[in-house]
Amino acid sequence: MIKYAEDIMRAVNSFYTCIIIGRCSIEYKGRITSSLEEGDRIIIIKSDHSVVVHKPRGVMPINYMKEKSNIIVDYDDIISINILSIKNKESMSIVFSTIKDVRSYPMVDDNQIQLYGTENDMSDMIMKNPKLIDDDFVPLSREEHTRFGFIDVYGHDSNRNLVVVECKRVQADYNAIVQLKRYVDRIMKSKGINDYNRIRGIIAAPSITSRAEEYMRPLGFEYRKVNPPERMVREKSQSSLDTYY
Amino acid sequence: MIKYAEDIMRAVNSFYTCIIIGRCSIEYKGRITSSLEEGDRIIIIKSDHSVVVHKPRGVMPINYMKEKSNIIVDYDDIISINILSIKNKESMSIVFSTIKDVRSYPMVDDNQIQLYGTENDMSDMIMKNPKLIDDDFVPLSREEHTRFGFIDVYGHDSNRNLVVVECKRVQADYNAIVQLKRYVDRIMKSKGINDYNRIRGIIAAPSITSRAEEYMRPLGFEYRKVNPPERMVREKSQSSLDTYY
DNA sequence: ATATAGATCTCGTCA
DNA sequence: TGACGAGGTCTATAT
Repeated sequence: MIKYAEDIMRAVNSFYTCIIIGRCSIEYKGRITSSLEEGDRIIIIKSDHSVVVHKPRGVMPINYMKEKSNIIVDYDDIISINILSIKNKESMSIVFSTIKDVRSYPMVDDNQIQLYGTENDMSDMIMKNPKLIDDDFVPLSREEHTRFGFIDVYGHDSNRNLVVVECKRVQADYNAIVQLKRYVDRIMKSKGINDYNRIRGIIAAPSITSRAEEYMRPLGFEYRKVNPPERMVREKSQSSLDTYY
Repeated sequence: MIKYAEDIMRAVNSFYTCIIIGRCSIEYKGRITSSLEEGDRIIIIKSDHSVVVHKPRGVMPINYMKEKSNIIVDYDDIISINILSIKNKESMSIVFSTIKDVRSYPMVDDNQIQLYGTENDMSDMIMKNPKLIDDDFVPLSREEHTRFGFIDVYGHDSNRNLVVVECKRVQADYNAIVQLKRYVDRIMKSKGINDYNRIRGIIAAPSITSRAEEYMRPLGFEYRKVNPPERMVREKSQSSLDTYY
């Protein structure tokens, strides 16, 4: 057992990524208090000194501590790992009844994930193909360029009405309409417009919940069925510096 | 290399939890398209046939497939793992340039995590100690009991004003006020009240953003500084059936 | 199945 | 650093 404790400490001190398989119980105290009684778990101590605990089922970690944690391995009869983060005011304690395996590896991963089909890509698509909204829709700017905040696409129609488009890559729900209304209100205030007829709110999404539809209608907003783009049409700029700690 | 492929297949077929350390690139296609160029990664194939990919940094999986996926291991010169989920209409492909290690273990974990300090626990605390809101606050019901929806705590004061309390266990932001306003509006409509003075909206949270505060004030809502409870004061009912697949 | 809202949300971004 | 919004969000719960 002491051999395992030494292996873990050595890996942590060398900024290797360390994988521990064993039977353990886990206590966490921070933004919340959590308690996890004994079971077989996989613990990963990463090179950035974050710690991840997986149960044998389910996709997401059951416990974790964020990067730059303070990791201390204690051993008497039993091995325990005590993790502390002053910054986040949180701590986690892993107490092992059995350790089946400890493995450590130097790991280098310089590449970041590339996503396509995000909300961002959806507004790009609408900018390039405004007919997806309306035949006479003229987009003027995208999110980062407006003075009004995080509006996805912003433009006008042939009647000189301002048009605000909010994109959702999944079904638009009540909150999506709330968000659209906030942007419309913000622009009205900013432009000194009091007339809801001078400004149109449009929600673009593959589908919309019934309650969102009900909420939308009396506000005069419109829904356009738009699916997020599926194919990679551009190369995103890449490269990063995700070398190890 | 073929030995590794066989090890993985055997683990998958036996519903063992399998851990693969290696250099790989990953493509995902489903609700979105993602591409992750070559790097050192940890892949966990769990006993429920979910698949988790970790980079050497960061707490959350960078790629994953949910439980009950179809897992196929291919090998010629190189090893690749192809994962398919018909139900979720998604697939993931992991192509290895190098495999450093393959380990598999039977794992049993019957215990579920116990949490304390959630938003739910916070409203419990307020129900039991209504002075946290006001000296004259009389709570009547909690969330699941109201006809008005997901209102955290609902009651009245000594002037017979209705009081709606929305709890946030972290800093209350703009959306928290929007949410509170929705509930207040819903109750006003339901009760046929048109007078904002007959109904009070209170946001209980450890802190509040400046923008939320600004939005709140003209609506007449009030903020109470309340921290989520820290100590475990009750035993939650436990036990589950988290044995392996 | 659908909708709603919490989460130790995490993560990125921008002021 | 704080605030804000997206997320392959995931997860639990109520209808």
